[in-house]
Amino acid sequence: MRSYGQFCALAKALETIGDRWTLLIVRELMIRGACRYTDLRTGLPGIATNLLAERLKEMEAAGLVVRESAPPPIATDLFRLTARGEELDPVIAALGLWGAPLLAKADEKDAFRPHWMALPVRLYVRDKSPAEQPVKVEMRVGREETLTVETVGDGSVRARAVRTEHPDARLEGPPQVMLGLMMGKMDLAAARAKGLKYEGDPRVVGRFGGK
Amino acid sequence: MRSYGQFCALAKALETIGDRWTLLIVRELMIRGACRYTDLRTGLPGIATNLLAERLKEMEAAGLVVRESAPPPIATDLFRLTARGEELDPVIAALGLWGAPLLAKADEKDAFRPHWMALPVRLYVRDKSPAEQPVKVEMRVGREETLTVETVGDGSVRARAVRTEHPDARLEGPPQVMLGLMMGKMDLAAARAKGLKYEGDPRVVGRFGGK
DNA sequence: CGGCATCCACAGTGATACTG
DNA sequence: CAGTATCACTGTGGATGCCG
Repeated sequence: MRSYGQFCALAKALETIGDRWTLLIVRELMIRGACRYTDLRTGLPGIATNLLAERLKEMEAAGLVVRESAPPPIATDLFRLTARGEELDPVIAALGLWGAPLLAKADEKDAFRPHWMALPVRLYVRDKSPAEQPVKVEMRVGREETLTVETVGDGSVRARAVRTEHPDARLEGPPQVMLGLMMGKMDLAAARAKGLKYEGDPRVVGRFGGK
Repeated sequence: MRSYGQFCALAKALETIGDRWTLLIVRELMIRGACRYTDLRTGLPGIATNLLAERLKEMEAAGLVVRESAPPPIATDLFRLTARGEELDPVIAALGLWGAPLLAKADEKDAFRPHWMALPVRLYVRDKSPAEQPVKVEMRVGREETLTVETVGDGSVRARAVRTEHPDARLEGPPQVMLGLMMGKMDLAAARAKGLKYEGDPRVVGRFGGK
């Protein structure tokens, strides 16, 4: 983007990540980890393909993203955030918190991708017993996508759109119900009444709560 | 700005504040408080006047800014952040922290306004004795502009481009020297050697330190 | 199919001029 | 002082084409 020509950290940051779509691409890479071009496209409904290609080049030049050839089984390149790109996490968090109230007026026709739930999970769900053994919960949303929520040890949680080998619990159901359960706004019985399927020790989900 | 059409808090936030110049206008209003149109223009070198007018209307419509007729002595309208606008503070802070390293590669010709120093002061300066009586320090930068730094009581500080009646100390000198002194990277003698003028009890500035 | 490049219509931006 | 008007220019989104 065109420079603001100002000696100001905020202005410099905006020159780097203020372009349309750029932070949403960062969101995708944070939630999904290394991604193929096509994965990014499906996670970013509405983006024009030429713009995605252009942004990825700009972000690579800015040191936010690296492009790497994937290991043998995969025939294509992957895009991944650099450490500098990962450092945008607090920016995304602050914007997500500020933007949450705006969802109330969202358009009916807005697109939704289940893995986007990773954002509210990280922002609003807390691990109430960080000292205990770490646990992993698999949330199944839609038919294919799974979200793995894991305790980190400092009371916060990490949510990513990946599969897990042996989760300590498995949830399936409407996104709002799963989020309500994890935030402790709903107990297991209430969640089941609203369509939740639960596998695993009930105490696992009881470990989580709202912030 | 055109909608992303995504049911995602981050996308909604970016639709509201992602436009070029918008967050820089918020920066100005945070640092300077209520502003006249012309004050905004001088604080935003490079902005086209039609864009400033357009952004202010959009921001008013979005509930970030209110326009109010000023009290008697002033003949013109003032623009001020709403509570919702003030809530962007963590967003600005996160972006400022992330963008700080980019200043190293700044262009020689970049514009600078002394009051922009309020951002690094708030991000990097800490009050080491929050339990004691609050203090106010006036920093004089350039010939006209003054920055008032005050302790808030929770260990953080507040910096605004306003004058104070009876500051507990008064600094004047090159911005980097004043910042270095406040962050404790430099003692008073060293700062004086680099062009700092200091009035007031030396213990006042000793109360501050880096984060 | 994945990963773009090209083309076009249009919306956003910036410099300047002008006005109450 | 506080904008509005104009106009050239640039960025964006949609469609489509190309190539391994």
